[in-house]
Amino acid sequence: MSHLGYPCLMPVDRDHVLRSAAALLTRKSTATMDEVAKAAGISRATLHRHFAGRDALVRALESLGIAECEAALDAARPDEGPAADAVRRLISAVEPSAALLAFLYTENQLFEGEQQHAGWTRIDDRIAALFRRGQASGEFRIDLTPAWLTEALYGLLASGAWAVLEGRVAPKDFTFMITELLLGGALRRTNQ
Amino acid sequence: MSHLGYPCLMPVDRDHVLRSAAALLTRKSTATMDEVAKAAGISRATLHRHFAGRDALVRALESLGIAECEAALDAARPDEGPAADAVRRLISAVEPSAALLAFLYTENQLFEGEQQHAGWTRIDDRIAALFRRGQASGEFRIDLTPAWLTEALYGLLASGAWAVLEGRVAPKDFTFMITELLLGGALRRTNQ
DNA sequence: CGCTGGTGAGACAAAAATGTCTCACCTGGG
DNA sequence: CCCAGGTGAGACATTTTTGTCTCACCAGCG
Repeated sequence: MSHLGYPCLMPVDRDHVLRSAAALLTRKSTATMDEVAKAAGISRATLHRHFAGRDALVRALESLGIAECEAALDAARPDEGPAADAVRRLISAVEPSAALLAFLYTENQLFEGEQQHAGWTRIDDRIAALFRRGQASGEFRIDLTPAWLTEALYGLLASGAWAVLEGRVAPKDFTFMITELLLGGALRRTNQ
Repeated sequence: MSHLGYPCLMPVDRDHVLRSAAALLTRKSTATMDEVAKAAGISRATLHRHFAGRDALVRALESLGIAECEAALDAARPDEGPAADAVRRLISAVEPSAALLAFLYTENQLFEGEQQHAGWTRIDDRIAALFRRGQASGEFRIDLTPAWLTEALYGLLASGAWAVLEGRVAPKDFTFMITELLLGGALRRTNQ
């Protein structure tokens, strides 16, 4: 699918493998390396050439997730303009990574090694800071803590990713559904 | 912990085992039967006496989750009074099962056997019907589909359960946080 | 006091997953 | 045309997990 100047026979697209793995592991977290390989359309041997083992694969997924979250945060310019708009930009920017984040968010097993923990806390802090800014500016209600709003954002991203994967929500509605629910809630607004 | 007229040496509390398993499997879905047993404070032999294998354990978890969801729905009286109040009752009623539901919701691997699928669709339908009723009565906005609101409810329940388990949210705030975010959203209301 | 029913600990074989290796193959580049 | 680099398929040993069994133990109950 992506032969961009590589020398010989299509050298496995690392990014594609990781995304396939995330999509599979999200709905079947006990999947075998063999199943992961098949899902990515490569052989187990090749999968093993790129990732020494399941741990290495998961850590690679985590690194990718952290990198994409950071990139999305950068792209969303969380310190500019109304906080609500920044949240919308963030959700929109993170949409392509939703399946990956859904897997990482639901696999707290990673917190055992205390390894990449630092990467996540930094992201948590940046998102929480955005919500805190919105509270300070009077945009967001103050009876929901920034920590909870951050957590809820993760949860809704995961729900949205699964809903799309299983066809319960149209892909084009992904950002809208999450944004509107997180910011506006289910109740009908009687003004504005 | 619970010796309620049983004959001999404390016969394993099935419910406690299932809840321990759910709590463990939620954060480490690849946990071994041995780890599950240790988490429940019993030996692997005893665990195996009660659940023939990992599959049987997971299916028991699923059955319990379905039963508790149905019970919570019954207790919440989803057809009575304002839909928003019914949603609040539902979230409150389902709180004790949150960790279990978090596990089941994130383990879509179950949908392979197409087994208990019927149980979940029934619950999905009942919850979606509640949201639909709220839309029909004008309480809820109509640009968020009942299916998505149902999905979001699951996601927020899972987020809430994890946030409590990891100490990021106080247990007593569980229902409030989920209810308020789902219904009201993060934006500050300018009226009411 | 002895019996009963359920448990923990551990041994054990079977099954499954993993990690490693070899070899044939294929394709782009020199 | 041949070569280099990367892949798929499959064999294989190792490790992990599972399923099964035995045996000692322990508490209530007759």
